[in-house]
Amino acid sequence: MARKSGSNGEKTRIAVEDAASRLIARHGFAAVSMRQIAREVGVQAGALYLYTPDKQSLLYDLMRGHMEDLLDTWQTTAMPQDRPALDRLEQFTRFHIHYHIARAEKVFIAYMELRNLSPENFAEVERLRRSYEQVVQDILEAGVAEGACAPLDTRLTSLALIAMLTGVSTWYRDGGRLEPEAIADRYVDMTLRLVGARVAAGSGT
Amino acid sequence: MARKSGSNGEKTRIAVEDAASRLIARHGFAAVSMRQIAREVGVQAGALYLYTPDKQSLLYDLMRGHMEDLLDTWQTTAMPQDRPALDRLEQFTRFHIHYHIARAEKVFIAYMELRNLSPENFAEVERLRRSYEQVVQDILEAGVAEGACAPLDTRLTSLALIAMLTGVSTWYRDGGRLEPEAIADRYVDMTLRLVGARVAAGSGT
DNA sequence: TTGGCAAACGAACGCTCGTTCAGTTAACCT
DNA sequence: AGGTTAACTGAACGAGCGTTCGTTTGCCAA
Repeated sequence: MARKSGSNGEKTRIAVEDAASRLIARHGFAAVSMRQIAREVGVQAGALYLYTPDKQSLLYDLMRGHMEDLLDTWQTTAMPQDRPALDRLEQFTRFHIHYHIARAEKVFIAYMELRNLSPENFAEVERLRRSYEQVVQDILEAGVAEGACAPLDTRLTSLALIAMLTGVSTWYRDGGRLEPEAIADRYVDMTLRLVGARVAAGSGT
Repeated sequence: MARKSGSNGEKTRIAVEDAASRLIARHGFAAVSMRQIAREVGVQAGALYLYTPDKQSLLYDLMRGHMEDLLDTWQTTAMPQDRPALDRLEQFTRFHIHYHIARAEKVFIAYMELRNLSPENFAEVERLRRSYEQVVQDILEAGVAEGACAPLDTRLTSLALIAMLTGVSTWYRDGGRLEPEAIADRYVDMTLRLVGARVAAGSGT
């Protein structure tokens, strides 16, 4: 056997990315072998090298792709910057929660596997991560300037906020107690309170 | 060479634990080999098996030890349960931040390496983790009952709170912009606002 | 001074790892 | 129909893996 019947490069490329994503999310990058990924795709290990120059690039492409997706999606979704900061913050919160629930695997990898990137690759992913953090910080600075929220250490608060929101990906499971929409509602309440916004909300137990 | 001059079992045991902790925190459990750990200790790989039955146990002992330490330290520190919930919450926040700053390595491992535990070992560590989460949930339930904070989804809020607080271990570095005490102050403010406590605080930029 | 034990060596075991490559087959193009 | 290329195999490479074990050395008690 050599080439498979009905084989198609693009299909395999996607299958490789999916398998890698799934396995790395489950077991961790270092614990997953190229042979495991190949088996999941239904192919020999050597064939993977038609789609990636090496294992490291597989991880890097996954993480960079995720971060770029995240930033792009936000930038085409976000309301104009002249809108009230608290509205923007609420929109960001809903966006972040929904995005992180929908792509839990990639998000998980992006947070767990930074250590396994080569220094150059780490630098680039880190750059993207910082610009995502900057999105939140900008909103918070606007909020403080408007007097819509408490006087904040905007850098620290943005980090705390993102950590809080991203935490959802560590415990969310499909079919759990709460639907994504209900989860987002509760996180919006917490977010607005966290930044000291005047709001009468509260989703009881 | 065989036995080293001045060698002592207890010293080596601690050196092994330290080296493992440092290397695993930096590179991840699966990416660290027994030979690397041995080199760091200044010993041959085989000698490690005088101190651990296998690599998996090395990780498990590290994580279980950390979680037990964390729970024990809290339980001997915590104020009585009949004190006001918001006071208890503030104390918990300060405790958590300081503990996580002081033992960043172990904390990091405890969050990152759950996947690399065998199923039985995972179950035990998970049990300890849940009982730590329960500490927060109990405080929040008391707070709601007292009317000291907003009506909360106490389970979700406790998870969000812990995620927010634990996030400090991903960015804190010695000699950074803020001293641990200042960081704790700011997290206390955020925590109290997050749960909807009536408080006039706010540490500005 | 010698026997026994604790601590560590160093070589080896069988595997698996990431990666390469010559060969083979299916699909596509003319 | 025939030639080219894209897709993949299967075997091999050297290196490193976790772990075991017989041996060696330092230390202490008798």
